[in-house]
Amino acid sequence: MPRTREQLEKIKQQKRQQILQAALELFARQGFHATSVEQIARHAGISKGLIYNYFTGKQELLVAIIDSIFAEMDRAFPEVDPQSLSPENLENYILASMQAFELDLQLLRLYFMLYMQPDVETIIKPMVQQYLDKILEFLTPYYHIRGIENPRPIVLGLIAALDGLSLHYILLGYPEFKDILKILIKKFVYV
Amino acid sequence: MPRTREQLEKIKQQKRQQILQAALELFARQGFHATSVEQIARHAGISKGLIYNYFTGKQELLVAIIDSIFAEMDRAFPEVDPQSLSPENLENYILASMQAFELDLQLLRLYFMLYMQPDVETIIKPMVQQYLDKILEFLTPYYHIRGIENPRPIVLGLIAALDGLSLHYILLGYPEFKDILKILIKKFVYV
Amino acid sequence: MPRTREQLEKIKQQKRQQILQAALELFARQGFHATSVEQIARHAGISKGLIYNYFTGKQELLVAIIDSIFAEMDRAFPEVDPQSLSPENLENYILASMQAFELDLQLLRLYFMLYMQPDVETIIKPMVQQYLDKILEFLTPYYHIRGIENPRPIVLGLIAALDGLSLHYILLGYPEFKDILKILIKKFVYV
Amino acid sequence: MPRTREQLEKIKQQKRQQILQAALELFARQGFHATSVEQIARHAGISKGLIYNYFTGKQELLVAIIDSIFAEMDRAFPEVDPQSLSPENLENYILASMQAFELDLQLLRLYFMLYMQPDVETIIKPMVQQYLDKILEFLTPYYHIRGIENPRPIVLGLIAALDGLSLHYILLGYPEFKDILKILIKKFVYV
DNA sequence: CATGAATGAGCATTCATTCAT
DNA sequence: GATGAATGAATGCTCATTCAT
Repeated sequence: MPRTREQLEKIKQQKRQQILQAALELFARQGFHATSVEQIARHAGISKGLIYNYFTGKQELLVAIIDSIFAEMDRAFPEVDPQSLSPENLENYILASMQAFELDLQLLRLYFMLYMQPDVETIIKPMVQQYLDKILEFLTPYYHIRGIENPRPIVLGLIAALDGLSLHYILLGYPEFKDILKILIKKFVYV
Repeated sequence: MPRTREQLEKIKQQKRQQILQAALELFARQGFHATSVEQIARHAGISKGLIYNYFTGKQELLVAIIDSIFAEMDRAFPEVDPQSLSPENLENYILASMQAFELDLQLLRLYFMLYMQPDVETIIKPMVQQYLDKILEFLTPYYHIRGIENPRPIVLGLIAALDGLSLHYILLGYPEFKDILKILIKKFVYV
Repeated sequence: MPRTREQLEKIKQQKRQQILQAALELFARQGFHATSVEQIARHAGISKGLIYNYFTGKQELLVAIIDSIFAEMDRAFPEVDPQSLSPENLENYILASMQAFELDLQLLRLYFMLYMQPDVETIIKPMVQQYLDKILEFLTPYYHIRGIENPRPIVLGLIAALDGLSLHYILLGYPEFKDILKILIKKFVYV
Repeated sequence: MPRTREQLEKIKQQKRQQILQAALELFARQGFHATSVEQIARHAGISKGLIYNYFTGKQELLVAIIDSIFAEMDRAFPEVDPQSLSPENLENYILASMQAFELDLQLLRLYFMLYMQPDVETIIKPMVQQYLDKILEFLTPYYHIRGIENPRPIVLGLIAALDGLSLHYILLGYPEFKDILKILIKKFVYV
């Protein structure tokens, strides 16, 4: 007697996640090219061939991970009305999103790794651009209301600083992370 | 007439540079793994085998490039006495070093690429750390003199912001680069 | 109410035919190696695993098809007494058997395909030989009666010509099929 | 000191032939799909990788063989003026070309094999068509001069008969080959 | 009976590296 | 020094077959 549709669907989703998690870990630790499908399978505790029941190939595995990274980023986005964003709101949002990454270091690491991988550029570039636009749209009113005529470079500067901080954090893991973050917030939020 | 020892040495150095330049360009454009030794040889206008007369392998080629990146960075370092560094000096230094990268986009691109490549981490991490320390040592007095007790996070924040800006510039190539840089300078230099 | 043994047997036979038909179509269209069991299952509207309830494997599927091809050939054989075979009888038999193939192009195609497949040679060779012998036995009297002492090469020549015609028809699909057939009949039947 | 261009060219041509010969033998014996690149390499006495220095892949190996088959066929073509073709000329040409194949059974075998391989059809079909046209153009005058108004189906019938004969010869290897050929010649040449 | 998730051997292809010339 | 033919290990991927449900 074959399994019911729901049982199958559940198994499929679980296994999909299992594979994605294994791939994420290895990609983050060793890089995309240096990770073989065989390794991913072993790390996920399944056979090589099974991966191809769930993904069309190694490439798609990567795309699925990138998707989940941006889905994660979207989830972290605040649900406040941009017009009524207070400095405290903004500070909290920044702290929260940076902390989210601090918890999910692997994801962050992979994010930056993919950032620089030329083959992935065409996939990731538009997604980054889109996310950037979203943040710009959200933060522009904040500075506008506070009398700044052209807030665009300020917002971009803030995001650049936060990204740079994350980057250093991943590579060097320095302990002053929080202090630096506070300074960036003081300089960019409380204008 | 056989060439003198110096001539031979010079020719050897030139060929070395020729290979390194070819490798740099391809690594920056396609990534390390996606670039084959064959391609490097063709791009350098020599045979595949000859590369192994100058370097022990593809890996060493990469290490040599990393070395040259940091040598380049060191060359860009200002020769001013840190104690007497004026805001204008600092601004100029920042502008100059960022401009240097703007000119050598490839190098910058590769720098960040390597930053994230796990296989290279052990090589590049101490070099980055060392360079960071050098900048810290150089800039700490600047803020100290201006009455800031703990300048470390500020300096680290500045470097992070500049690195983040570069990163975005490479990936997204946005036109506001100069404006953002000005804002960062205003916020971090003229305290 | 449980089905009777016969009903069950009938269903089983139907499913068998369903699988064979699907395999035949795909083998003829794509070749044996280029057709996957998965494809056959999908094309037959059943699951992959079920095929193994009816056949021991892909190979046996092929053998079963070959069997059915020759069974088909036998069915097409005329039921006339060889001794009293008239030229008109022979002409009609040739026309009928060629037309049968014209209708079942797939079968013919597969037949020739298998003809040339080295892995199947040992299976198909004796069957072809046996069929050839049957035709020889049937046609030899025809020529004998008409005063030809050694009819064997004539019969073999006729069969060769008909097989060659079929082969060209499959590959090139030329429109003169009927005309050529008429000429062959004129040359070989009305001696 | 590197080898001269001529030395290299000679080595290359020899090795190319060596690989092609090995591939031809195995394809003819086992079929295209059932032959692995590894096997070809072993059979040619070289490493697997080297094959890819000479051919872009297994597919191209096949195409190169098909090309050589048709080159061979072209070489066998008589250099007589079609208008002055005598029955003896034609008989000799037929005998010669069939004998050529008798000597190169492998080639013939592969030819028919490819004939039926659906994946190769698009490659081989136009080549067969072209060769057929060439023969048609050559033989049409022969029958025309002898008072036959529409020689096309006769020529096609002859070629079909010869192809069919070859086909049977390969598969069954019967000893009456020569006798059958004589009968075909009697029926088609001496009209 | 029937399903489809799971396996693992097998395959074409790539590529860093070696070495005879 | 310089060349490029040659090697062989590694890799992504396919697919016939098995088996728990």
